[in-house]
Amino acid sequence: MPELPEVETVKRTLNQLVKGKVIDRVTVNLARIIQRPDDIDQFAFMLAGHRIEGVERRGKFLRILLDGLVLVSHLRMEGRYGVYAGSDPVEKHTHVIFHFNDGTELRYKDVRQFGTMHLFQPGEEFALPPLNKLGLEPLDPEFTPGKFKEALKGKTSKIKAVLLNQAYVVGIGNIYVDESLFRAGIHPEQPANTLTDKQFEALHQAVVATLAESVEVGGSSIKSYVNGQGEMGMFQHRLKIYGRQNEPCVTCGTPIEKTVVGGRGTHYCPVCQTLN
DNA sequence: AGAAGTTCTCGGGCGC
DNA sequence: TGCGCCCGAGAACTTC
Repeated sequence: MPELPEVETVKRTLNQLVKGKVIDRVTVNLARIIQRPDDIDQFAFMLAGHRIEGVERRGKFLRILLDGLVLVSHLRMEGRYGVYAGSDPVEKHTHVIFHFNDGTELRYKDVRQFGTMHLFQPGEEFALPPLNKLGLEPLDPEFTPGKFKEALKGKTSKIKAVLLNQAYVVGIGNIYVDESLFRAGIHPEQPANTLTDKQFEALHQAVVATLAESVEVGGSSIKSYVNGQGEMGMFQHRLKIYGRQNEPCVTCGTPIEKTVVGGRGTHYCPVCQTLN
């Protein structure tokens, strides 16, 4: 489900909804979600009594900052958070519940059960998995065309696979990689090390603009994504290539093709995006 | 039936 | 040979 714009939107809504709340206790209904510590009872014990001070984002990860703890959460394909009254019926696929001392609850739901949570002491999370090998933040002001090119230097893999690799640049997933490559006029299978300086600049611009525009409208809701308040994003209406196979390209009218690149469904215009 | 917005691991192959 | 890198396949799971 969520790529950078969706996770950023969840971060913003959670900051509105749960900042300042104090965790009374935690219920874990599905142990595999909790990756650290090993013991789910220990996980719940450690969180009890702690206050949420804010929520931040690193790539596609949320960092829920508490007094004396940091909870790192990844939504993977279909994870979602919501705030409920304690009396609200617990919906199917609710795997973790943070019960607050004001009677409300933050609930984590995840149909496919792929999401993860890791609990750390503040400061140690960046030196350990899963945050220790992440690449550049594309919406950071320091993300320049030069830094972008440097991060991808020498990569012989297909540009689509390289952009999806979170070790180089974070936050780009299957929707935004197809959108960015289309905007930049680059074929998804072009080897990264064959991009010209001009192409690097166009791709840098396309990545930044696509992600920023999506953040502005709350991300893309294709199937299941909603923010922390159950609201859908709007960027799905602005997608030019993702999910538009067989429709005419907005630029040249040629039918958009769908293939598989790097094991992922891939949409591109065979005329506007050429291999060089 | 096969694919879905993610990521990890595995085994095989290549080049230096 | 050994190492690093790359690739594809398969895995995790449920839903439509």
